[in-house]
This record gives sequence, C-alpha cells and structure tokens, in this order.
Amino acid sequence: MSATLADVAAKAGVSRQTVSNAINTPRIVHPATLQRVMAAVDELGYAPNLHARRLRTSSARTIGIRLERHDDGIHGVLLDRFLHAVTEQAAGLDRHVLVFTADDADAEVAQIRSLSQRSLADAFVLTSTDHRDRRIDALAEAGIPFVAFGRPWDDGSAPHSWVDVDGRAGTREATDACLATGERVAFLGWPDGSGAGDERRGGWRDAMADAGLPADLDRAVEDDPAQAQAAAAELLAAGATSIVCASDTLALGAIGALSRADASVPVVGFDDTGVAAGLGFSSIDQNLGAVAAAVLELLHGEPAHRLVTPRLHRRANPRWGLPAQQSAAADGKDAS
Amino acid sequence: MSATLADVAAKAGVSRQTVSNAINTPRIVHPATLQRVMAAVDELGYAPNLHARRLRTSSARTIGIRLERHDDGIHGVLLDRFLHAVTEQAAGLDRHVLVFTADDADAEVAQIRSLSQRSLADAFVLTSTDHRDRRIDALAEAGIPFVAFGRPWDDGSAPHSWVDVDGRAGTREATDACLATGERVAFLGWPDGSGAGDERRGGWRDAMADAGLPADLDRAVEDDPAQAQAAAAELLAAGATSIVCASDTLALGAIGALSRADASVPVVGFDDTGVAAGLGFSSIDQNLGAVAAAVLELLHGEPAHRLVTPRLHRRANPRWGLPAQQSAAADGKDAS
DNA sequence: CTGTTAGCGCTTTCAG
DNA sequence: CTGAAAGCGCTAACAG
Repeated sequence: MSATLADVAAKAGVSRQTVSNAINTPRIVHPATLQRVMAAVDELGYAPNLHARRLRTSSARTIGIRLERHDDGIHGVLLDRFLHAVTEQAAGLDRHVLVFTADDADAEVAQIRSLSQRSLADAFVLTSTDHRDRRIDALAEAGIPFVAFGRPWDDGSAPHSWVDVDGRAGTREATDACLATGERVAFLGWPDGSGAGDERRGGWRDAMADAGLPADLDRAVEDDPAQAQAAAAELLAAGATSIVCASDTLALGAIGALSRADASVPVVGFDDTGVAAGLGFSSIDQNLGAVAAAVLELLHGEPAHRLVTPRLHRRANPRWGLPAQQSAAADGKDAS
Repeated sequence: MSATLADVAAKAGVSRQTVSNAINTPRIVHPATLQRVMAAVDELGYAPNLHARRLRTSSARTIGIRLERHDDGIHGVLLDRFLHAVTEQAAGLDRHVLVFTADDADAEVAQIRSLSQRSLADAFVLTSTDHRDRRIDALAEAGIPFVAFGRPWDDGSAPHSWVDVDGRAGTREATDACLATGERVAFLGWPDGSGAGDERRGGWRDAMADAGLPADLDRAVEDDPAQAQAAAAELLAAGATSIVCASDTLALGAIGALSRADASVPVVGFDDTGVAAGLGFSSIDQNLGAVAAAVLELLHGEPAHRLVTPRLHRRANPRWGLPAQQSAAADGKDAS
C-alpha cells in the first residue's frame, strides 16, 4: 500500500541502504545521490515504517504518560496543559507520546512495565507524586527510565530525576507585587501538611519577613470557594489590602467575598486557569512549558532535578463582583 | 534483554509457532501444551514485542488524537475527560492511544497523514469540528478511518462517522426539572449562530412550548461570567424563577447575580465542570463516557452516527453566593 | 561513498 | 494439532 524503502531505491537507482543513509545520515551520502534519492522520496510520498525501524533499532522513542481522572477541574486543566507541552516539545525531539489510564499507583506501575516490556514506550513521566510514592521505587528498581513531575516529598525514595515548580518563589513574587498597593498582604491557603501548600505559604511568609512586616493575616481552608469566601471576608474585615491565594479556587472565593463587601483589593490566584482569565484577577502561572522542557531534558541521563520558577500573570483587576451596573458596561463587543 | 518468543518456546520444549498460537489462538492448542507454554510465559515474564507484531500484521491498533490548546479552561476540561474515556475504553479493546499536537487544521491533517503512513496510528478521532471542516474531506479522500466528535454543521462535507451530544435534550430535561419550582424559567445563552448554542436554546424553547408557556426570558451574551452576571441580574429583575444556562461559565455569572441580589433561584449549568461541583449548582453532564464508547464503536465500519443523550446532574443549591455567615457554617469538615 | 548480507521478533502460509 | 520456512521493512555491520 504505502511506498517502501525498496521502492525508493528502485526509483532512484540505488540500493536500499543508500536510501536509509540518505534519510538517517544524509551527510555521508554524495550530494548528487542524496538529491536523487530525496526526489524519489518526494515523488513517492515515502515515509519510513516506524515499526520496522523500531524493531530493528529496538528503541521506541516514545514517552508514556498516565492520564489521571480529575473530577476536580483545576488539577485536570494543569495536567492537560502539561501533557500538551510535553507532546509538543517531544515532537521537536522526534519522540511520540502514548497515553494510558490506571486506577491506582499499582495499576500504573503494571501498565508501565507492560508498555516498557512490549517496547511500546521506553520512557515515562510520573505526575502527582506524593509522600512515599510507590511508583518511584518500583520503576527505579526495574530500571525503567522516568522523570517525576513533583519533588520527592520525603527522603526515603530511590534517587531519580524530577522536576517541580518553585511554588515558594511564585507566592513570594506575588506578595512583593501586592506590597506596592499596601502593607497588609494576606494569605489564603490550605491547612498545613500538603507539601505544595506549605511551600506557597512559605513564599508569602518570606516576602513579608523580608519587608519587615508581620505575617499575621493568614487563613487556611480546604480548596473550596465557599470556605474561601468566608475566610476572605474575615481577612478583609481584618484590614487586608490584598490577598494572595494558594489556588485559583480559593481566589474565586475571595472574589466572591469582595463582591459581597463591595470591596476592591487585589487578589492573586495560583495556576492561572481559565477562572483567573475569565474573572480578570492576577494569577501565578506554573510555567508548564518550562517544566515540560526540563522533563524531556532529564528523561535520559543520570538522575538530576530542576526547579522551575513560575511567573506572575498580572491582570488589571477583578472585572466581576463589581456592581451589576458597572459590569453591564462591559456587555458590549469587547469580549476577547 | 526481554524474553522473546523463542525463549519461551525453548523453555516449553515446543516451536515458536506453538507459542504464538497459544497466545493468539489458544483454542487451537492442545490444553496440556497450552498450560506448559503459559507456565513458561509466566516464568520468563514474557510479553510480545508489539513492533514485531505490528510490522508483521501491518496493523497498529492505535488511535491518534490531537491535543488541543485550550487557554479557556472549560473546553479543555471536557476534551481531557473525553480523552480519558477514550483511552480507558480503548485499552479494553486492546487498542492504544497516541496523542499529538498541531497548530491548525492543516497541520493536523498533515500529522494524521504522517502518523498513518508511518503506520503509528491507524484510526483517528477529530474533535472540535466546525462549519465546512477541512479535515473531514481531506481524511475521507485519503481513506483514513476517523470519527468526528461533533456533528457536521453543514451538509457539504463528505459522508463520515460522527458522534455528538444531544444538547437540545439536555436543556429540555433541565427546563422540565426547573418547571417544578416555578413557571418563569429563563434561558441564558450565547448569541445565535453557534450550532451547539442554538441547539441548547432550542431545548429550552421546546420544553416551554410543550408546557404551554412563553419563552420570553431569554438573554444572549458571550461566554463570560461578567456579562452573564449582568444579564442574569436583568432576568431576576424580570421575575425569573430559575435560570438554565448554556454553559457553566454563564452559570457562574448567574450565581454571582444571585449573590448580589440575595436571591435564591435554581441555576443550571452545562458541562458539569468543577465549577458546578464547587459551587453546588446543577449542571448538564455531557456523558462523555457514552460518547467515547460510541466513537470507538464507529471507528471501524461504514459511516454512521450517534447522538448521545446528556444527563442532568442535580445538586441541591448554590452553596456559594449566600451571605458569608451561612457560608461560614459550611466551613467545617464537610468538604468532599 | 555505495552495495551486499544478515537479522530484529513476530505471524502467515503450508507440510507433516 | 504441531513444526518448518518465509518475510513484514528497516538498519548495523562489513566489503567493495
């Protein structure tokens, strides 16, 4: 059906091997021959059969990634963006991405083993790592190349490559930016104990300490807009001049509190999801493109790690939560 | 490195062919032999090299899907869920899913051609189809099997398989449910001209007509919470007893209007995203699992189509947007 | 620089 | 029911 190496060789009047060289190592074939071969390739619309190549070279050049189930929204959006970035950049490195699903960590390891052994994928990316992640030891022991997106939150796991976002740097930058509009920068985060959440709170504390200010306006709730709204209301009542949040979900709640209080102070979210764009508040972009690049870089080679610096995506101000009359003014054709 | 068919054959004291049969056509192998072979397989941890198999059988059993770039959030979440469903169900059919990215429709077609020709994937799923979709004619002409998620919005495109969600049925069900709490069911949707939006509005109109009621509380805005809030405020002022929305984004805006007006009427969104779960309003679930099943079913065979009925996911009431004191009552451990 | 030979691991003939 | 032979399309080695 599709043209093969032999067809091209026949058409160009050379051996199959020369065609192979022309494609894989063009610089070792005579320019004139090369041109003739390439012309034949174009004419026949030839593209190599990758199964044959992979069988021969026993390399899949394919990255396996588990698709997580995410009924929660934001988490899913982030992983989706990350997956997109990995896939896009992998293509530039002549690599493909195969996805799979698994119900739990053990099933994921089983899938990875299977894909690896059947040589469908030869490198893997682990997402949503947690304390004492079983997957890490299992894969390290099996000698399967992988990179974790997420730092090892405990020291017990086997040495491995990982990439993570420097949440501390993110909230620090956001806090510094907020200090321009007032000293009473509040933090709205999650209860202690979640690694990422603690990091984010730490960045706010650091920035306040560096500015010689007390880090006293601090509230912790679950990642839920209703709880966040209540907590934010208290922070406003306590005189907050801005609110740095550990997630866009919390920021959404804070915006709600602003709305009810007819207040207007800057709110900064985390993750820069569609909610932040839609409501127009600033948010910290995890910089998943950079994460993806780092992951691909570490996929082959000795265990190493990278901490990616997120970026504050500044937006003017909440457009929502303002009195309806003002909002109505935006009812025109200015939606972008 | 990994065990091969020959290893298993040697271990079991049979020919390679018998091992192949034991794996692919177990019923034609003598039970005793089969058991011996399987024991060897287990012992060696053998799994067939799929490149060799695919090379030999020239079938990839792999579905290609483009990952779209989605800065908008909701759209991304939906496609992500869909991708998850397809991947999960494909695994049950012994098929894999390969993802790729493309900047536009032409690039996508080029990618598909390439993947198909290099035999990395042999069937494709098209998402986000639109009027006069170039991809459809191109793939149909190239004879590459595919199914579109999204109905052909114009009659000009080549005959092909597609699956879509019956948005009309969704809003109709939602409207019927809302009629239980009051006759003045309003609709908050998008401007005319978007196929899906028109369908959703149509379902509301149908339900109102069937109930012998006027479909007069109807507003159209862009998919933006701020605009939605303003429009919803007007609908409330006009006496709406509930608001059916064309998206969760619009519903989010409506909840904001409720909050400002201290009103409490049912709001129904569309897509059942995390926002609906988080804020606790009802929403129409597109039923992407059923869509995925239909897509896989149509992937091979004559052109055909399926219309999947969405389901109303009922939730008690907006938990957010209520006065802060009430919200604060939910500040306990009841987050799920 | 080009051609020949060999074989990656599997499955499809076709004999036994 | 089992075994032997052939070849899917490609590239690593070597010989010319």
